[in-house]
Amino acid sequence: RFVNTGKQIIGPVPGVEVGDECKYRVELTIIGLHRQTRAGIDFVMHGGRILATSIVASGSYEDKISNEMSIIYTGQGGNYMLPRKKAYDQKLKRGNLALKNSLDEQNPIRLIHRLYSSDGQRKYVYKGLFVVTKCFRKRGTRGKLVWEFHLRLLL
Amino acid sequence: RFVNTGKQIIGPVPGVEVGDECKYRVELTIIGLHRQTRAGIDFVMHGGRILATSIVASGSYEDKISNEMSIIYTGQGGNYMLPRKKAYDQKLKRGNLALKNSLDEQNPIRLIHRLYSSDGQRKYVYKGLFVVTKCFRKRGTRGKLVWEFHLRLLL
DNA sequence: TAGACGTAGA
DNA sequence: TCTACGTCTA
Repeated sequence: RFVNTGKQIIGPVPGVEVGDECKYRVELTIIGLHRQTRAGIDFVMHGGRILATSIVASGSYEDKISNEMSIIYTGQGGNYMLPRKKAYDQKLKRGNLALKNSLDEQNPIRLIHRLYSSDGQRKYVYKGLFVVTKCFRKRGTRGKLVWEFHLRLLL
Repeated sequence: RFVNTGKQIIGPVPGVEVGDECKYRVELTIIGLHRQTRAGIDFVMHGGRILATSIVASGSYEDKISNEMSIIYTGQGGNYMLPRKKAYDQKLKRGNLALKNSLDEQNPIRLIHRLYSSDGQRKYVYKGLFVVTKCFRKRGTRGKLVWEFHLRLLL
């Protein structure tokens, strides 16, 4: 059913439907839903600048998913929840820059959410297409600057 | 066909045959051939001491596979071929201790070999059961002590 | 909590 | 060559 062409896609991925699940990050890469094996934000060069194509919310940063309609997503770099990782100010580059550009462009972004089954098994669930509605910089709980992105479900 | 019981096994794994292939390390973990997702030596506590159960030869250390019958396998720790990794003397613990114990015990050890298909795709191939025939410490090419293990195919 | 022959893409 | 919301076992 999956038809990964190997090329990065903005928007829906053929053969992948909302609610589809994976156990490992590398499976998301294989089916073309999110090519980055570890990074939370995937992006593509489009019209001379990078745009975000998909994000993975796994709980490693301070994300907030209040309901199925909206999500507050923390940018990448230097603000892991894991205390052993060194904290530093996030830069407006790579994934963070891509998400900021996507606010201007209003392009659809695939959201993958890591959660746990009733039996405690970790899994990644495709939640559909979202757009960035807001983006600003704030001070994170670890005292360093973070980029915060607000997204809402595309209807 | 695979029947991973979740328990560590010494010897053949039910449903897995010599020549079986995987694309990712995590698949080896899933089918029970090699539970460690990154470490090259897997082991189990047996009769009060640890014994090696499987090894993965991926070329990250100075391994030598002259033919299908025998392999020279370098122990774990501090001697990656990658120059950016810091070099240090290998210790006789964890996987290295397990392989040394397996020399005494002469228990079968599964060998998985990472190689490349004709199309350049990386893959892990199960090569069968081996026993440790020799084990000693030497000075590696990076100037640090390494444990070297000689294994040969069990007929 | 840390260690370990991981991965793909920029 | 480096980055990155990895992933398992001890």
